[in-house]
Amino acid sequence: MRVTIRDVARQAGVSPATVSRVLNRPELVDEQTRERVRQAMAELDFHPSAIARGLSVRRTDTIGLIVPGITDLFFNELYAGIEQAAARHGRKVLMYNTENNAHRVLDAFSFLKQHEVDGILYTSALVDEDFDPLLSRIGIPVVLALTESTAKTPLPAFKVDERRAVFDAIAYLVARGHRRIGFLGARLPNEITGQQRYEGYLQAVRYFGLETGDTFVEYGNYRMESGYQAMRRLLERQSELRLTAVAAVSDEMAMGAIRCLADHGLRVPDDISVMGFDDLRVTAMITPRLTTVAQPFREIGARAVERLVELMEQPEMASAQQGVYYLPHQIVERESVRALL
Amino acid sequence: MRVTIRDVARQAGVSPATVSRVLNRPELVDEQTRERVRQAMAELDFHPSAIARGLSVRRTDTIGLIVPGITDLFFNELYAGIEQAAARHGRKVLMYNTENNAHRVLDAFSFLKQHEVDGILYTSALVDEDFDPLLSRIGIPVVLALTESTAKTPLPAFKVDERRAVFDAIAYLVARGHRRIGFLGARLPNEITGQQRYEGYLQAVRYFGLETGDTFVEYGNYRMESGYQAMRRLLERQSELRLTAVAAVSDEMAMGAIRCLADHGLRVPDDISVMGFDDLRVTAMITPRLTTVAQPFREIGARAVERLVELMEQPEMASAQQGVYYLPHQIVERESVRALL
DNA sequence: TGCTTGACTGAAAACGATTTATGAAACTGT
DNA sequence: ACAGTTTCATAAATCGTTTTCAGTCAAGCA
Repeated sequence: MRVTIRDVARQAGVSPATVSRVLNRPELVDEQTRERVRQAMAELDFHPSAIARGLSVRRTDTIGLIVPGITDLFFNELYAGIEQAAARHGRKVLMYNTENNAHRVLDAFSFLKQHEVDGILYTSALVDEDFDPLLSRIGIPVVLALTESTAKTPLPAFKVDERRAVFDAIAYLVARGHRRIGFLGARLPNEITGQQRYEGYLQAVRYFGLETGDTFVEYGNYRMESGYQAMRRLLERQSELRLTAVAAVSDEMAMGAIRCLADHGLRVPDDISVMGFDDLRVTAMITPRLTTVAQPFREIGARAVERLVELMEQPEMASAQQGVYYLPHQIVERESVRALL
Repeated sequence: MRVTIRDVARQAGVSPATVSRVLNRPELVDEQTRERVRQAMAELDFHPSAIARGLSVRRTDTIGLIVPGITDLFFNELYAGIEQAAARHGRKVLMYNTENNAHRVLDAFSFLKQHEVDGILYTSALVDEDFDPLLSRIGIPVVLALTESTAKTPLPAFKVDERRAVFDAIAYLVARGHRRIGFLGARLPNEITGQQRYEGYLQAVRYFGLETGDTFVEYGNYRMESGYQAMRRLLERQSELRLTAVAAVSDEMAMGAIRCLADHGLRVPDDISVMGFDDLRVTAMITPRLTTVAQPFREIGARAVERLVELMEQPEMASAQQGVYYLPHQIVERESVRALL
């Protein structure tokens, strides 16, 4: 059925080994023979089986990617960065989606091991208890993006400094006269980022001496709908809170918040300022354009795969340069924040 | 290095064949032995190599997915539908991104053949000349989603009736008193959808006798930025056009258009109505909420993989039920269209 | 007792590539 | 003409599974 290397060999009047060589080390075979083989390949429409090759060389040139979901709007940019960098290094990517389900993380690793990926890029939530034993037997490099390791074995990680990023966001608001600032946080099981962003908020509150308690924060799950709901809960206490601004942990939640505000007859930024997080492509188009702290998704993805490729090529380097590498975030000023006074 | 079926066999004191059997046909092996083998697998942290298995059974349970890009906002929903349906049928998906580059289509097929996917789900642009010879040798089922075949060999396709969908959109506007309706179209090389949507617009123009010429249409590439630019070009002629409404071929372009309108001091829908296409999740949140024609992305993806799985399991059925299957679109009324009069 | 049957298990041959020895020519320089 | 290199090509083992075929063993039956 399938055209194999033997078929090509027969057609070209050479041995399978020679065909294999024109595939992998063409310089080792005589030009005439090489051409004859190439011709045979074309005639037969031969496609070498990556599967057979993988079995033979015990390497698939594939990166396993574990993601928590694919319908979040930031996913596209992250994935684009990953895919391009992978392609640049001649690697494919095999994706596994845990759908924010902590116990699918085990499945994910198992799945990727079965498929013999050469390394794993992990962007999902962490499951502390299980993670350490998992990593000790994993046998292939693992690097993190958008998250960091709480496990004893630290892993290379690429992300922004979450605490500092939201601290900066709050500082930006404070610099514009805001002191009653709500926070739209996020809490997901086994997810660390939401916690860190909350800490950034707290640090800023303390640093600037804001009159702000836990009543100023409501939680969601990063998605628009949850931003809407969280904002609604904040608004129920607005007479007491007297918020002039609100900072969200994601652009999606910020957009939900803006929608909620509009539905309650409040204008952004005239009545309340809103600050996002991520800098999704869409946020430059909406009304009002969203002021937000930009995360370099593409670069995060790219750097993570580059590190991964290094480790795949030099496994002995595994212990060097572990730990978190912070990529710079950046506040992008648009229209959703008003300067008071 | 890697734990193989032989290692497990040795550990459990059985033959490799038996281990393979507990993996694939556990009912064929004695309960005691089965348990012993399972235990050995757990102790050794054994993960059967999908690659070796694939080589042996000549089937990878994988669907190859060809997409034109991943940064368009509709991608997420489509992919979610595909992935879930694939998982439901025990299939993985291997994605290849042509990045809207027509000559990468050949690469895509070659890549997927190398990886021995059992079927191909194609959502990219079509390259007429090359497509027919390609399909005749492909040897595995191919189904289309979001596009349709212009080739002589018709392929199963799942999509909305593009012409009818935009016809309905225009009809919706006409029913609300609009007669000077601009059209934000899309033209991409080898892409058929944009053409079909334009035809839908034309049909509506004729059907309703709208006073509308080619000056009422401007083209983009489905993305927000291009929608902005296309709208800007339309606006340059607004004194002559006197548009009261504009229909776009994508929500992204509609969003760009709204932004452009706002930047020119025009309000939506008060001054000009805007109609989108796709029903992206985000369009229910923005201001104004976008009135649009909804495409059932998830279902399109799901139906396409289900058809594909059928064909993979019954290759002889290949000739039955070819051609385009239209899934219903639906106008979702929100705020961006105003009724005149 | 001897024979049939059924339930389990094992040996070995694929699957389609790569790669290591090994060997045959063809080319050196004397 | 001959040994010593190079250059090019092949045979055969290997990667980790699946699966066919055959074989063992115990139970059931007459």
